[in-house]
Amino acid sequence: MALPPLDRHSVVPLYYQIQQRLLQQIRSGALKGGEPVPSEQEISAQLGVSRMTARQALKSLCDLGFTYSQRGKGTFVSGIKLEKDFRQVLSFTEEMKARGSKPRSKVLAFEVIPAADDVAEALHVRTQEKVISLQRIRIANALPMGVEHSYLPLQLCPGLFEAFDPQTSLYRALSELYGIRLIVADEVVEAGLAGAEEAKLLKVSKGSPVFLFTRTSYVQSGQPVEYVRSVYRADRYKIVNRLTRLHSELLAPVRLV
Amino acid sequence: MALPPLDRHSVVPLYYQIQQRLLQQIRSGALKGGEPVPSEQEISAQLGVSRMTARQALKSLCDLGFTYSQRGKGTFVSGIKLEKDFRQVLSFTEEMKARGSKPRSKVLAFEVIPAADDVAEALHVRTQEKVISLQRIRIANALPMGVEHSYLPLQLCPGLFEAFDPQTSLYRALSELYGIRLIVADEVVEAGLAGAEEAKLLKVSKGSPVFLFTRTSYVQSGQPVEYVRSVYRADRYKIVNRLTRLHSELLAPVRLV
DNA sequence: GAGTGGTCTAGACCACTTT
DNA sequence: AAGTGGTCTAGACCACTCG
Repeated sequence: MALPPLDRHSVVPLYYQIQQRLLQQIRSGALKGGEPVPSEQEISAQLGVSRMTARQALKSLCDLGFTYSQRGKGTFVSGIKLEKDFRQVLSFTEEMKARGSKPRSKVLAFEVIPAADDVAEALHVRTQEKVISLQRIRIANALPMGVEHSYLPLQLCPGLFEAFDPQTSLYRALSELYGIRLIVADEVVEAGLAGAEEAKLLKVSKGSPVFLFTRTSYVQSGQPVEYVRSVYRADRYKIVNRLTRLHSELLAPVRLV
Repeated sequence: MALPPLDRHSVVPLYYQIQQRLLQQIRSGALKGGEPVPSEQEISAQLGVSRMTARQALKSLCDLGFTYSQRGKGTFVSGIKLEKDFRQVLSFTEEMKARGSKPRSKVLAFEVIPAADDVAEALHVRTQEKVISLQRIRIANALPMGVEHSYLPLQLCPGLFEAFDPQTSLYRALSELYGIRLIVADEVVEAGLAGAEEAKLLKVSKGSPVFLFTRTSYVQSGQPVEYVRSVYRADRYKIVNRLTRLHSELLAPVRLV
């Protein structure tokens, strides 16, 4: 398992170069599920890095879920597929492109309004504080998928109301104009039946099954940036989740077993 | 921010002792969202550990989402709540207990059968290979919540059919009898309407909104262990998710910004 | 310039698994 | 006994932020 030499003058960290090489071998199928990846000692010796650096590369692969380690035995490629389209914190635009669909939006309303109680609570602002309100029909491949109603604190993105074209990706605008990157979101999903108004907008018959989403998205610091309530057609939209067992308390280094 | 001394003779790693102390301060509110946690140098000096050990403690807190680091500035407590009941890889029993409900099951069928095509594909076994089939009505606080149909490869848990009381927690049995720990699951969620048979079992009227789950659970190595199809009442069951932005490719050490 | 986190080294001892 | 990952040390240089 000879690895190509490292670029020691690159700004790219050594551990990251190593991680990428291993990742490529996993993705290409050269390393298959269940097979061992090179040990820390092997990497250290073959690439001429310290063992801690080799370890950091392997650790990062484990953290990403590509491999798993067993003390005394080695580090092995996980058989779990990772390149799938699980739901992440993605804008509708990103999500649809990832699924190979052509996203479009029809703007129903775009305005600055005072926050109602539920919006204020979700966004951690005072009631009546000004928020941007954006209602859009979400369309994929010319078919209506859902109706979204987003709220953002005006304070966090002053000028957005003037600068943003509501036909385009909100997430992109937040990133490019303000450096705001949403990295975590909490959502509640309910299943229900389309009401008269929703049915009309979504072009389904009243009483059709729909998903109801209530989502709040946060930046790294925990500051909420976007609160969204949406209704999606259940016949055109499925939820694909990857669930993990949380370490929570169990993050203790596992002795025994 | 004086920290109590470490137990250097404990089997518990130093970095973990440090992490737990900091975690306690975060949980207790002594360290609030946005506030800096002690720097690597401070921890190193005050507790008499090497900087790498202090760093490992802080890194683990970041990995768990309790803090975030900014180069040149420090490490700060994340304002994102973490103790919530997001969906994880949990058994119905665990999930309901976490929500404060009293779980119960009514077994509809428990048998060993040959795998149909979809089951075989999900569990990575050959078609017609023997699998354990378990159908249960899931009940919380004496109210029917959903109907589950689980399949497990008989090969992975020989004797389970004889040893397991299907009224109890399947996950607990897998863990205790075979050391099998499910740590990741992929699921597809759909929204639909209850059919005649489901309506009867769930005690709702036909056409009521329901969730349809299709889930496959895996152990660390990627070996699938359980394939479940289930129907849940949408009026009694909500989905609470935490979504994250996946590092995927972007796991590159962030320069610039 | 002082303080911070990010990377890296060259060792060390340990617990564990396998042969 | 040999090999593995897990922990730990005592340094080092760097890029970055802030006053």
